[in-house]
Amino acid sequence: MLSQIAPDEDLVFFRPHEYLARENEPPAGLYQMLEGWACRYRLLPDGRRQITALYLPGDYCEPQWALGRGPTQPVVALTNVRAYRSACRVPSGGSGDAQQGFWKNLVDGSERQAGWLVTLGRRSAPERLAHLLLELFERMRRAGLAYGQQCALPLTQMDIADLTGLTPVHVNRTLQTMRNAGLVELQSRWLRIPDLAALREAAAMAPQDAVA
Amino acid sequence: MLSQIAPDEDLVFFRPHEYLARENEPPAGLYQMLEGWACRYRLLPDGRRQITALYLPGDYCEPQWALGRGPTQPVVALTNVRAYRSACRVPSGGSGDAQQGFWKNLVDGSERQAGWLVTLGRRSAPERLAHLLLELFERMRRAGLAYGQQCALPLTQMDIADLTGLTPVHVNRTLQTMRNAGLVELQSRWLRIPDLAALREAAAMAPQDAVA
DNA sequence: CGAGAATTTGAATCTCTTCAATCTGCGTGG
DNA sequence: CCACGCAGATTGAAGAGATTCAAATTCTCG
Repeated sequence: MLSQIAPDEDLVFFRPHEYLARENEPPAGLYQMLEGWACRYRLLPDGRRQITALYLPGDYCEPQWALGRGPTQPVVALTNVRAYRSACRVPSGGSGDAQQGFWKNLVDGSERQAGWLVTLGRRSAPERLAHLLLELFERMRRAGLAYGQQCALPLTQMDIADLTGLTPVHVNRTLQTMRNAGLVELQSRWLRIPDLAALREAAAMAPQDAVA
Repeated sequence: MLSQIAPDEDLVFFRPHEYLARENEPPAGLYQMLEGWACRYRLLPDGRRQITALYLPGDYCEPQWALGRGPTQPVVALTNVRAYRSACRVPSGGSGDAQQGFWKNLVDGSERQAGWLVTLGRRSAPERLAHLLLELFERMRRAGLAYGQQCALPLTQMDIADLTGLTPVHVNRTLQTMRNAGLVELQSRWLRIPDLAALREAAAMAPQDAVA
């Protein structure tokens, strides 16, 4: 039997519901998402779930693991995921681009999280959904995965509920209202935003809100 | 007239409502809070406010400014504040303790923020208040500013509302219920927690929830 | 085609908000 | 020393937004 040496970096795959990391276990590595979506979440004792981060293609998962602490919340794949795994430390050497991207990703994540505090604390259900869809579209666009005003959106309404702090039922009803108002088209994992400006208006964006 | 050279580091003071930093302006420096409380917040177009971070004695404000980007949300003093100002870069040299503390502070802030997403997204009003008070007590305790089960808590009910995503009126009523249940004593800027375990129970803590 | 997952619908209920008024503590000036 | 003013805290009543529970419908995929 050949003894395996775990390589310092490689390509890895996950299926939906597979864990990229579990809480309080040392992560297998730092992942850079190449394809697919994943999320980090926390469960309350009675089963309520809140998703606290979403990982889209291009994102690092999780930069802060490189800063000396392991995951405190589980990370699970939402779709099929293809990722590039590297050792759990700040990227060094190279052109410096990797390093740059690493820090940028870290700070971006923190800013995005701060933006979510505003959404969860102060926005109504329609505003939350508008804001979420805008953020996802913008992130997909930056990743080069948007086509015109459309992009993939492989979340169930239950996932959306756990992101926005609402119930699945209320997400469903609110989405219908927004559809009827012509604000969004969302069906079979595909999002189309007919009028960006209108949706931004509906999201109660602060002027300084960069969306993502 | 003597031309002044801004020193690389010094001691600074702020009065309540004074800004430590404004959005999109380069920060005057990196602050280490020595005394008093400050907060970061965002305003929605119609005036709704959400506080997104609280700075207590010992905290860095804001580590990520050293990572190359300025503040995207204003930071304002809630009380009289005494702080140590240093240049906006990652602490270098020295014993390495400063550096260690810097990274720890950065990661702590991010984890705490993730914890708040859960609170704002999934906890009820009493749970939010219980969780907030526990976090504040614990942070004050670690800063050496708790006395037995008590500590200072210089927030108005309106501040608490903007932290927890509730209305001041509802904060008031919920706090009364909790007082009557013997869960907390909170008056004239002073907090006492008669029974830590009971309050933790009321906060719907996840087992892995470190509180702060 | 069948089965499980995801979405949709309805009705009742509850939590939290809104608006308005009152009360309290406290520093200031007369 | 007390009246005034103001911010913060408290109370009440009515209403809106979101949840809950249960059932029905539609989708997706093997």
